[in-house]
Amino acid sequence: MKDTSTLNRKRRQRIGKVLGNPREQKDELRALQDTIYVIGGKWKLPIINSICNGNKRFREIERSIPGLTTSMLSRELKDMEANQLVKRTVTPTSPVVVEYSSTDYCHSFGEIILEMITWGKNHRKRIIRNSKHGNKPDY
Amino acid sequence: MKDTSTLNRKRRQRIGKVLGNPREQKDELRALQDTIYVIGGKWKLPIINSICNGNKRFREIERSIPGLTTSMLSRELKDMEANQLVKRTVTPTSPVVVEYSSTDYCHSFGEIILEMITWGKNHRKRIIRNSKHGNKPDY
DNA sequence: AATACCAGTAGCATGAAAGATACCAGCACG
DNA sequence: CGTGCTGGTATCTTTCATGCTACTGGTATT
Repeated sequence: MKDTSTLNRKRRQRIGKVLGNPREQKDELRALQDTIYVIGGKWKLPIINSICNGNKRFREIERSIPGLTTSMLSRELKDMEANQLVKRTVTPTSPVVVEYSSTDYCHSFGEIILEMITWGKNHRKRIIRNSKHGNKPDY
Repeated sequence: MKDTSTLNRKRRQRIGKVLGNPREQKDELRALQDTIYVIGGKWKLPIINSICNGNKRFREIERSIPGLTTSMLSRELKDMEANQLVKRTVTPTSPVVVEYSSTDYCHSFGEIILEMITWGKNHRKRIIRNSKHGNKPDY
């Protein structure tokens, strides 16, 4: 039995094909997945956030993110340097000073990070609110 | 030898401690990590995106995301339903119709997803631009 | 002279995430 | 009656991101 929603869906697909909308949607999906690939994982966004908060030195960044180990930070920084998300500057004083900074390119994540921080704060409130009243989540 | 940057850093830390800034920064880091935990992985954001693009049925969502398998989609949808990111509606027609929709709660990811799509598109252009001229990336 | 900081690297271990495969019941189409 | 759609589940395997331990060479502190 074909219900109306099925018909509508088929119609939508046909229209979409004509208008080339699927092409756009595919591009957008790919773009989204690219981004997830570049900043994915547990640490990259926290590291960017840390650097944007003014932490520049390796150990400084490391200490600012509990749970992050030296080797992970090392790997992530290399990766992000290769992707031009951070810049590594060595000042040849004695001893040498190594400083990391965010690139302009990286700044474009600023909005995303802020949104995610906001979301995370709300989520926590929500969880606490629900558990306080012994509520089961409303679904 | 204490160079000035070290002194400044120490000073900043001291000032931060007094102003309680570290507390805030810890909260923000935690919020960010919470969000990463909830929407992390390869598929959750693409699935949300798909649903927001009008895909409602299980197989419809599945087909809209190449590479996504039935079992992964099943797991992710359950997870996201538990986190109140999507709603599952069963209409008891014959045959039953199962439809997924995004919750208001989930809509708060709209901005994040759009930003990520934009970023991904730019990133791809950038990569192509660099490789076209045989350029080494400028770092 | 010993200790502690800096900025890391190398290599192995492991565990969670993802993928592959098989399977289910129910309905419909021809 | 066979085939193919729907909306999934169960389970095993694999892979990759992450984590752990140890180590380096140089500088500064005490």
